[in-house]
Amino acid sequence: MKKSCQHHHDSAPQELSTLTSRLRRESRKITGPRAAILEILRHHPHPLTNREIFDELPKGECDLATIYRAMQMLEKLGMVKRFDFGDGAARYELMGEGDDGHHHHLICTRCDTVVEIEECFPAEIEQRIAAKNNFKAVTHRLEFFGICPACQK
Amino acid sequence: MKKSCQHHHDSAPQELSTLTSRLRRESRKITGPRAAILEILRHHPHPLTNREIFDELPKGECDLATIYRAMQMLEKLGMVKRFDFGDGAARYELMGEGDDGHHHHLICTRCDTVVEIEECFPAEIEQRIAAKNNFKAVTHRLEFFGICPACQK
DNA sequence: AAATTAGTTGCAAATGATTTGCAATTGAGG
DNA sequence: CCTCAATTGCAAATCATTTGCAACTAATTT
Ligand SMILES: [Mn+2]
Ligand SMILES: [Mn+2]
Ligand SMILES: [Zn+2]
Ligand SMILES: [Zn+2]
Repeated sequence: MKKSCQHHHDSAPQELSTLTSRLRRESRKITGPRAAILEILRHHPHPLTNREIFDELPKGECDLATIYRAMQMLEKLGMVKRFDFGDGAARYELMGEGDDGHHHHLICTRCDTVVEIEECFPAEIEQRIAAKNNFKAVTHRLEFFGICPACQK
Repeated sequence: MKKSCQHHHDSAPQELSTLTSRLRRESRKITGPRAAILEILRHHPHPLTNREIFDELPKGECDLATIYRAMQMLEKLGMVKRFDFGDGAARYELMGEGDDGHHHHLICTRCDTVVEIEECFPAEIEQRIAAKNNFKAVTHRLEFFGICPACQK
């Protein structure tokens, strides 16, 4: 049987020590900027752009380029998941160790409110699509858009 | 009963005259660049980036900025649908008159081959997501990624 | 057919996100 | 405390996309 989805946002944030030890394990240094970035990610339940992370940081704490490099590295190590909401900016969300981070969002097109979504595209249909076209290792990128309760008034 | 999906790629391309009359109807001029762009779109079954359109055009036929402006206009008029494959570039596909153009793609992550997909995210699940979160006018953006037959070898 | 004019275009410069070169700095093991 | 590979800040480079503007032209009006 398949283990049910375990999205990080359902549980308490990972310890910072858990994250840093993962970095050390990969012979990455624990630097001020990195610790600060991880702290911000730890406390945010939704994907953040590099600029949003930058703006959360005390000014002068870290260069924007450093954030870009850090997020690239964290993504490569599988510690963050990259999302794309269709505006020009990449967004990142921390993901748990075993978790592959695959999940989706519901975004308000008026105010940009983000809701984490449990549902996923049905695996049977995806398998049918893969088989029909002889594709292997098929996955998907999926986000929902609509008007949130507050913006309906 | 619901009318089955009628994606333009299932049928013959629209006549150029159909497209130009639509432009005229909206008091837009039929210019050389626009006719050339529409011709290219008409003959391509998959979404194209502005640069791809530009490269298809005989050199000097039209400025890249003109293509950007044309695609923006065509999107506003509902004549093309914009897609996002997650790389930094917008892609456009011609859509039929009544059609809202909503559909999805399966993209090879090795060679960028694109397959048009008939399947869509199940409406019942989407409605449940909308209701659960009190969102209105919920829609989605969905693309599949995998390894195409040719790239599996 | 010439005049009129709103809509278009090319070109260059501006934006915005992201990347990169490089010299100076520093974390972590020994 | 030493050593050195990893990291950082800063500035410049890339890339996609947008925009200001003066010159141009399709389509409508004389
Ligand atoms: Mn999320
Ligand atoms: Mn398509
Ligand atoms: Zn999914
Ligand atoms: Zn769909």
